Amino acid sequence: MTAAQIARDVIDRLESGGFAPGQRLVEADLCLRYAAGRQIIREALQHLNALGIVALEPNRGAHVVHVSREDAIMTLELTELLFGLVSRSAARRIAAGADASRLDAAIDELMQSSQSDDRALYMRARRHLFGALSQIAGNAELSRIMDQVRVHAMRAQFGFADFRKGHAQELAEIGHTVMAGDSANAEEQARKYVRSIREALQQL
Amino acid sequence: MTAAQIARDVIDRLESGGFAPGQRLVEADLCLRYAAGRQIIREALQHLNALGIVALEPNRGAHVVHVSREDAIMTLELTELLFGLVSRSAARRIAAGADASRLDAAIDELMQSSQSDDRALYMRARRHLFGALSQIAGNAELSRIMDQVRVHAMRAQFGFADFRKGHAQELAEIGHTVMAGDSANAEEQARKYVRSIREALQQL
DNA sequence: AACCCCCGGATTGTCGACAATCTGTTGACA
DNA sequence: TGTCAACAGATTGTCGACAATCCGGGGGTT
Repeated sequence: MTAAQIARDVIDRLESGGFAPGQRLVEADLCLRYAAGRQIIREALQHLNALGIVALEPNRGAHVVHVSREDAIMTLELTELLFGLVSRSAARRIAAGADASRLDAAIDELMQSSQSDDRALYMRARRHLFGALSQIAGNAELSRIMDQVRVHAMRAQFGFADFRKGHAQELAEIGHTVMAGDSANAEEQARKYVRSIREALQQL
Repeated sequence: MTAAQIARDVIDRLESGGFAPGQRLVEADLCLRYAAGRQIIREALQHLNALGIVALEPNRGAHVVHVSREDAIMTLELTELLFGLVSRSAARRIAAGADASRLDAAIDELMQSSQSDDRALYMRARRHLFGALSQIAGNAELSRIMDQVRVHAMRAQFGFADFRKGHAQELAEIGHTVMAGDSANAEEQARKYVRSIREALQQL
């Protein structure tokens, strides 16, 4: 197993509650769990540290960082901006003739997975949708940032009740607006989508 | 020397032209340059990879990624949004009573260093100013993202003629608006500042 | 000359061992 | 009983060595 795969798995476990905030991540334990050498584990931990998911104190080891509600709200504020920008850029690109097939496929995948009970499947479909949007938007830097922020946004939402069916529908609609090349509406819909999540979180 | 310090130094060299885009970064060479073990060097390279500054191909080593003009322009688009958000948030926080002393000090440092001929000094002062703004804005996630994007924004501007004196003045004014707690104007000034750089770049 | 196989040098990837550091506990002492 | 220092166990940090992989060149064949 490579360091990137391990980091990915840790993130998945965070999103599904397998690792708790504040939990210590001891290298030796992870070595056993993933049957990997310490080198690989350290690499993965440093990657997670760069993503801001894990804190790495010298000689003290790694632990999952805690996300306060204020953090969550501000992360969603940031997500609103970025998701809006990505959607607008992608729509503009498509209007200019960019290939939309990957986005189309991602929308299908999302709608199908939202019917299933497999949460991991849905999460992956979601990732693919955002990935397709980022890719179409055509800026590597923006994609990179979006990837990072999305993980934090997922953590910010963690614990919410079932946000699946309705949100899948809403996301699909955003995808369709992007495919239609309507950049202004795509941005507004994307921002509204994130905003509604943030406001729900604020009223808790 | 720690991995973080080495990564910092590599970034500085990029900003001052010491490392060229596309240049290979061979571990053994860096070991000699920084008198460090390979472990440390690899750590630094992975950190730079996470920042999107160097590409890391398996078994092929690391090289400095190339920044196309389109990339630079879209990075500055992103920077405009983020710098605006940071400035607005910081101003709001200060209006609500947050401590502004660090920002005040950073503005002084910037103005002083802009008189000097030491480019590295000016760059550090700039970093401190943005750091102070991020810190006052009060969201760790946003700070993290800003740190990353700022490095890319610097690279995007690289090669520009002397952008120091006028820009230092403009940055200081933004800082003062933030300290006055005027969030709307702070955001607009910050965005305008980045926008003017982007537009100058577009007309090349 | 064009093509392909194979090899040597250079470089990266991984492992095991040891040193450095931290944490909690024990026991002496006021 | 409360405090402090030393110790033991656990954990992280670093080094050196070796294995795996890639790249360019040499020689043979068609």
